[in-house]
Amino acid sequence: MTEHTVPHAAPSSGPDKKPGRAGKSHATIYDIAKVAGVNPSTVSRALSKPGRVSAKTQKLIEEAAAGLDYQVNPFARALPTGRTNTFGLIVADITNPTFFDIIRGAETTATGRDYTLVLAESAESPATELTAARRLMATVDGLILASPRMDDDNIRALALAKPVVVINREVEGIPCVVPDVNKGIGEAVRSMAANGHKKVAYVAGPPQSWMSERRWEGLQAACEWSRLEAVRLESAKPTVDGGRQTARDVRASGATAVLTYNDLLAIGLMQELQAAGILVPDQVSIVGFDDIFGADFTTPPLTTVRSPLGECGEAAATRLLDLLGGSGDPAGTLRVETELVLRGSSGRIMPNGRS
Amino acid sequence: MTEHTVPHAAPSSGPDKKPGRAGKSHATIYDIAKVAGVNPSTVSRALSKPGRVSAKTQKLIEEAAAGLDYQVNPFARALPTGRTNTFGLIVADITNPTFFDIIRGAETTATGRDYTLVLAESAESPATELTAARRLMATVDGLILASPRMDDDNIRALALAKPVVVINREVEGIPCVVPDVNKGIGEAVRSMAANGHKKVAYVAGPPQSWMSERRWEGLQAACEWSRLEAVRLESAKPTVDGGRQTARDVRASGATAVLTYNDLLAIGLMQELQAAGILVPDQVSIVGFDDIFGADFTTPPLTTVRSPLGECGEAAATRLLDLLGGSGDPAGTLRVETELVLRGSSGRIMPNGRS
DNA sequence: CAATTCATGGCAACCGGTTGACAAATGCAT
DNA sequence: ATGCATTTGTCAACCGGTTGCCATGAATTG
Repeated sequence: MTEHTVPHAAPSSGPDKKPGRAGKSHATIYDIAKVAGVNPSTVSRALSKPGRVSAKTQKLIEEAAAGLDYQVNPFARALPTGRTNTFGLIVADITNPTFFDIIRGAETTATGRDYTLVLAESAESPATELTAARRLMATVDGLILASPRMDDDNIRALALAKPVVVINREVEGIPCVVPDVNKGIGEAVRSMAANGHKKVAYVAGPPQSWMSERRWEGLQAACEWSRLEAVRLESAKPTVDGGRQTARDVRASGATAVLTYNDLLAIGLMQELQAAGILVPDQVSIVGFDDIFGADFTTPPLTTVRSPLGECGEAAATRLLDLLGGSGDPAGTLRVETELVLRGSSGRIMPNGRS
Repeated sequence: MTEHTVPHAAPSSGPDKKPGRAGKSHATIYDIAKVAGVNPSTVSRALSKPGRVSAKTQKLIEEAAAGLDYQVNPFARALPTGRTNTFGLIVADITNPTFFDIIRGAETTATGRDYTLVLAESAESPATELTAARRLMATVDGLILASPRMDDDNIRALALAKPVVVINREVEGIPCVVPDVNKGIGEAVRSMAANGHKKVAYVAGPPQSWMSERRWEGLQAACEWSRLEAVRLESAKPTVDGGRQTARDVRASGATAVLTYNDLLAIGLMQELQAAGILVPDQVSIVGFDDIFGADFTTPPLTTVRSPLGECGEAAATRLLDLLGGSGDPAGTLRVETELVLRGSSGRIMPNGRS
């Protein structure tokens, strides 16, 4: 066998223009096979099935591969196997900072385990979400749905094709990662009780939000335990604006402490109350939910029940990857702890205004 | 319909039916061909090359495809063609809210044009960034780099393989999308001058940030025009914490107005100054940069030079997709306008404190 | 009516790895 | 040296579309 150099290995020369496609002509396992003097299939085995070939051949092939700067073609690999080393993440709303941390957690875990993350958004619409999910399904090994808006049945249908992990919602038969709101809400309510509050309002989130209901239930339970009265108010949208609009209802309710479905609502509510001359926390205590980015930018900084969202993203990705690797529960819910983050927007009630 | 559990992750050695079958057996063009009574290649043409087959056959095939709920296999398509209908976006730091609008803009544009977005992060490291870029290159049609930290040369090298668009930096020979800071900074400085300020401090960003230098230059130019004095201060990190740490230098500088490299620095600086009893904006005016999410949560809400980041993401994606489609400039910079968003953190100077 | 386009569909060779089946080579005990 | 089990490498058939080339028949033209 002659020591023949590969015609392509001349990076120093001028514009290596090949007729036809864009100038990428990567080495293939066939090139390696030729250099190493073995069959392409042996190369394939050496590179993917450790132990299937002798140590000697293994080394030979690895050197040839390194010399040619070989990289597998992911599509060629995906075609027969169906595996892509990629998973999808669908979030309800990219604009919503709640998902920032989830995305970050998932992305970090993905790259750490040599996976690639593909991102899609549902714009809060069940239909768009389903479309996006279907589209992604074709190209990924698995899917994470963060706060999905589609039916349980649709989720289960998707899960028949490939592993699916759900964040922020519990779906029977599907692996889920859900913040356990009870601890955090319990701490919040005890703190309210200790500060002399008697009546707590809950500003709810979107009606289709599973989480919003859990939070309301958690508040009711905690209030019963602490012998406080709980009232429920609705919001139009779970945004800063939506929060502003609830200010009237909050005042009308007579509650002196408010727990909101999320931080955005809390921030909007606080802004509107302050604009109306109401002191926070002297006259009304406000507690948000999630501890999103920016929750401590406000004056006073927002007290909030922290959901470890980054951790949720990480945990969901880890679970998915375990599932793909063959280990891990095919169902069941993983609960992560929530905790109260005490800042300035909650405190002792001062009925007469400033102390 | 029976309640049948799906043997999801059971890769052990069960009664495996078909090898490689990932759980769902999708229809292929061969199935369609059989149903429609034509050759697979005709199906392929009917589905991708409009006009290549007769209207009659076209219809026949489309009906068969619809009946079988056919979806192309992206890998099978990508293998011979190299096209994936996917592009990559690499951001310097997923934690940084600056990038969220960019991500959102790119994602929206992508799905709107039937592309899929894959996301990666460089963690502010040039090396990680390069690795991520190389990895992505194999699976995408093109790449968007938002605030890249790697060399110009590396960027150009990547661009040889596939189209690359850069956001927030100008690289010779590469298509770029860059906010034009001059208009926004000009407005900010004129406003400062009108409010009686004489000396303006610039709190710079990371040394390797191309943008930070542009902003400093813009400030110098505007100050010269308005006959104000400009001084430059450094920051350790472009974060809220970094902003807090610059407070001492700001006070020592004697400047009454401050422009910061980004909003996070501005927010940190404001928090620290207020904690020291300094009134904003009565004693010091603060102007941030970017108008990130949460910039209006502060008290007073932050005045800032808005970079239309979502627009940048959109524009970059649009440019990339045009490039992939064959149209569009292969190089040249697209400038998007910045503007001053006047909120409460800047205003007339009151040397004696409160009016 | 013959000659020449032109539109249409079929054939088959790819793209680059993976993998079951099998043969050759090796090891080991007899 | 023979027989048998075990490695190790090869062959060839995929995976599912794409596309250059060719044959066919219809349409156009002289």
